[in-house]
Amino acid sequence: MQNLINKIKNSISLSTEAEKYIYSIAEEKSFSKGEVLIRSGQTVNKTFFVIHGSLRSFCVDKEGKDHTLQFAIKDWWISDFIAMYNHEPASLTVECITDSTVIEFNAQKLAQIYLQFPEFEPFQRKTLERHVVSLHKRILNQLQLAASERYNLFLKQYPNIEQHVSNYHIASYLGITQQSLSRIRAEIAKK
Amino acid sequence: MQNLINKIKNSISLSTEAEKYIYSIAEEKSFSKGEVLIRSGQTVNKTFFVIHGSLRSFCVDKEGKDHTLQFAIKDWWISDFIAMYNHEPASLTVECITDSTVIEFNAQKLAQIYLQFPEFEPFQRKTLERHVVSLHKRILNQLQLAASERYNLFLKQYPNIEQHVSNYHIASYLGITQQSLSRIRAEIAKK
DNA sequence: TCATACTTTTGATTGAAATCAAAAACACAA
DNA sequence: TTGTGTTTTTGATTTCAATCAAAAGTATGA
Repeated sequence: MQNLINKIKNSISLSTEAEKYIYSIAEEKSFSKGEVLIRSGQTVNKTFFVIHGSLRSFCVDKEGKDHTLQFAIKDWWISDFIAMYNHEPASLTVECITDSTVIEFNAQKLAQIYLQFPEFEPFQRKTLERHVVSLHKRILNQLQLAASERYNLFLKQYPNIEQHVSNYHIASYLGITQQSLSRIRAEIAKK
Repeated sequence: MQNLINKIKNSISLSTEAEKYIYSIAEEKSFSKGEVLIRSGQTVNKTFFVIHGSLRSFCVDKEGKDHTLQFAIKDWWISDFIAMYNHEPASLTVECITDSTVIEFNAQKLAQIYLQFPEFEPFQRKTLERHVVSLHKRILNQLQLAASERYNLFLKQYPNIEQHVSNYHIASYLGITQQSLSRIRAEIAKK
């Protein structure tokens, strides 16, 4: 929890009242590997800040294959942002890849923070700007890089995640099959 | 210009002073087809709101092929947001696909608007939230849909753009070659 | 009108990744 | 330790899209 407060304080000055408000709407929770925090189809009124562990959000296509939109590790936010921002039912599932501890925020209460404590606006704006940047980069990488290059970049961006995340989760993030990823890894190991 | 003001007023209440400030930092400009508004490598201190016409942002890969990140038509914003938000040189090029009129904003002056007129924060936050949503959807579509399905969706999302935008621009947005897109179109026409 | 440049289509072939299938490796609990 | 389930690897084959190449179609200006 202190992690998040520090993160906010790095960006804006936080009044005691605002800090208290955050504590009042936040709830630290622990989940086991495989547990689902947001289920596709349900109303989304939660967003999570990761304390430790790893999670992912994914959708399931018409053939039943799943596609990972996002991984989240320490200090990242995760939710179904499509559903949350659009006020529609979840199209994604959010699940724990490993045992995890997160801070759960009620989305409605979090949205009210901007009315009560407008000093949060610049913090959230910067968070959203960074989010947009990372998504733009992801799209550009998907358009211009071969699967093996995308994998190498992934390893650089998430240097520790490989130990916890299985092959097919990474494959479903990169947009390839687990078999293809296995061959890419074999190719890299050969060198 | 009135378009943008109305758009803002739909979201927040705009004081006369704030409206004046917007006018003071905005500059309406017209460009011809093919003209470049932001050039890769240069510092990005501009962002554009489209009045009419169509533009795109794209990157050029190591083989010289280009990849379209975004199209922009009436009422859309376009820039190199990676460069703008990260304060780094442009990795993208922004060019006119057709003759266009845009409102040009100086990025630094636009950033100051939040200090002088904090009422803009919720407007910008909502704009960024919508941007995140559309990018998430784009990534999910890229992961789970076949090229032909992505093309059909593109036509729904940009119903009028086809008249102005060439085949290979659309292909470079969808992540396929112009030849493949041509075959997809032939396949659709057959039905 | 023709000439030129640009854009799209079509054809033949190649290549990368998907699919189908099975074996091997690994993890973990009884 | 063995057995079961999960995950990864490997092999054979298919499929979709890329590439190379050329033709056809379209637009524009001299």
